[in-house]
Amino acid sequence: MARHLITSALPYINGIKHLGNLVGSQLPADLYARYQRGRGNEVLFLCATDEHGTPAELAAAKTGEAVADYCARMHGVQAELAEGFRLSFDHYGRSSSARNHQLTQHFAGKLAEAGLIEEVSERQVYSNADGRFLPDRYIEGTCPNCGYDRARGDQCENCTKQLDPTDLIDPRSAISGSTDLEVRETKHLFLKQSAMRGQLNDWIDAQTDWPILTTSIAKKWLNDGDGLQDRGITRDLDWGVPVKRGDADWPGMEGKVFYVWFDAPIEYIAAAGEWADAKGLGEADWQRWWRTDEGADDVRYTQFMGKDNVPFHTLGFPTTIMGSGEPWKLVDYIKSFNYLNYDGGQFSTSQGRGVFMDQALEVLPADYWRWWLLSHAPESGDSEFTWENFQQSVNKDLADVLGNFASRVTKFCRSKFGETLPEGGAYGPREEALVADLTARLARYEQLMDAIEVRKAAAELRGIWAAGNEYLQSAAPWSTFKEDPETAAMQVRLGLNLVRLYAVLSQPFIPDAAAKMADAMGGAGAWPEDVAAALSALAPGAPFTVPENLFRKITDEERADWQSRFAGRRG
RNA sequence: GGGCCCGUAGCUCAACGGUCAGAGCAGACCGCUCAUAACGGUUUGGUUGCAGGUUCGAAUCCUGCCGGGCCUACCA
Repeated sequence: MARHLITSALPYINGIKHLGNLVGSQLPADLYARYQRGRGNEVLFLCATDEHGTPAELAAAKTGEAVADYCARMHGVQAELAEGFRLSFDHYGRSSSARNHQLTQHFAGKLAEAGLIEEVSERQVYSNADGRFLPDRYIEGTCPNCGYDRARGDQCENCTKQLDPTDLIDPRSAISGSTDLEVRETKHLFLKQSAMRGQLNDWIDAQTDWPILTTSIAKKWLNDGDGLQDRGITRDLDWGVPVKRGDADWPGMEGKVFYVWFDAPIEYIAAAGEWADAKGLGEADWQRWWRTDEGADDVRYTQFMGKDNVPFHTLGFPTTIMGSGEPWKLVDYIKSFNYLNYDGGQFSTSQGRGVFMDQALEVLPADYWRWWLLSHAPESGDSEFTWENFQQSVNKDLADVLGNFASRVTKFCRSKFGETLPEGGAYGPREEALVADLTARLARYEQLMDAIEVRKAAAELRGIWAAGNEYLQSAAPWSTFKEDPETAAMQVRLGLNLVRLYAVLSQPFIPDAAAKMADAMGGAGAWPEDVAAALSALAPGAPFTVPENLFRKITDEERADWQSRFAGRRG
């Protein structure tokens, strides 16, 4: 039995994520986790909220909560939405956990021992009124290049020129508007990624089957300009993991915390510890997933993320893992996604443009969203959500092709034979052909799911559903029944077994509908090893029920209504 | 400025050097009547962004141009 460690990029704690965020990491990760479990493999599927950093502090200040309280509350909100979308995490952790504090400090200590951490003094803008150092983007002023008066300290949004905060004319704090700013000297730790450049480069070069998106971004960072740059891993903030060298204090680093991009990936490991704690398991139980000296040798580790996260996962985190000199499990496959756009533009959190996770579930159940998002996952390029496309796909694929199939076959059987599988009849050439077709399709489906080709796998699954309709149409049990009820019984029995098979195969994409189909057929059973056997799993006499319609259709009125409701400014 | 990705039927996408460039949806026609007016079959539709080049052969490789998107290291 294979063992799969699967992680999704950590959603930032600040606010509710939109569908673009969902389809870029958590949803495909869940698809893969469900599939691997379905195949009978051992899976540990982890995710967590990423809770540190300036935006979290500011969001908490805005609501008047303490940062810790704000994060705890938002973690609850996000966990509930994850549940709503049926994301099957084995554990949904928090980067602010005690586990992560300890591990982050541990890694910093090991990296320091290995000579991979450097102390650097730098000059940063301090706001007296806010009582804090300001990240570049939180300083606003007039652009020296184009005169735009709301340029940010990192870049002018108007003329796109890259800036240094000290370039700005009349700089002010974007938080308070205060102009009482000064440049202060402050000391920070830098991770010497540059020292690992050769090793990282060899490692990336060896990954010939990774998505181009993943390797091209990694190579760009490795080779651009002067090559991979060292990066600061600490910040002058209150909220975060205090800078320590293992258990020991770090002289000169008092009052500073590690920066999110350093501590967030380490939470992938810490989340396994949190999982063990929550399950009442011991250290060995999570270490067998993460320590190659404790049994993780045979683990296959797959990460899912949007393209914006690729540099941290191909360079930063591997530097932490490799540089520690300890036998931690390194990622085997990085699946990255492009962005999902919304109706001709981008999803926008600030403008409330597009559909957010909470709103999506208010409008329709999870399966509708899961199916559309996964069958249109932005794998080869950015893709686009439109309500017309959503309505068409959902109505056709889910309601007509799959839902109606389950409906027609169960209702026909009930009316002609009652609510048990009828007896009699034997397979003919048509049934043999169906078995052969489904055998080939199943093999393709498995191959695509193994390769995490999400859209193609969805198309193949749809083909498997459609094969049921094709069979029924050509077998026509409603006609057969008139002269040859035994043959009709065989055809209907096969049809009902198809519903059961669909429950098993569809579960990774649409878990709720799959559960309904399984319930109606008295249970789903295991992943099919052999199609012919799977199609006779339900024997004559087995009871079944006619399920409620699996999917309803989206009307034109609803589509129009939602289209205007989500055009901007959420409310 | 630099880099990367993309541009294929009305729409969403496949094909990544080799039989007439495919599929789903939409459209048209036919069939079926078990079913959520659902299903099945047939079919219309493309000088593969443009212009050159390499090759026996190019959507696929190269060059240039046009158009769209992303990244560029202190947003995570």
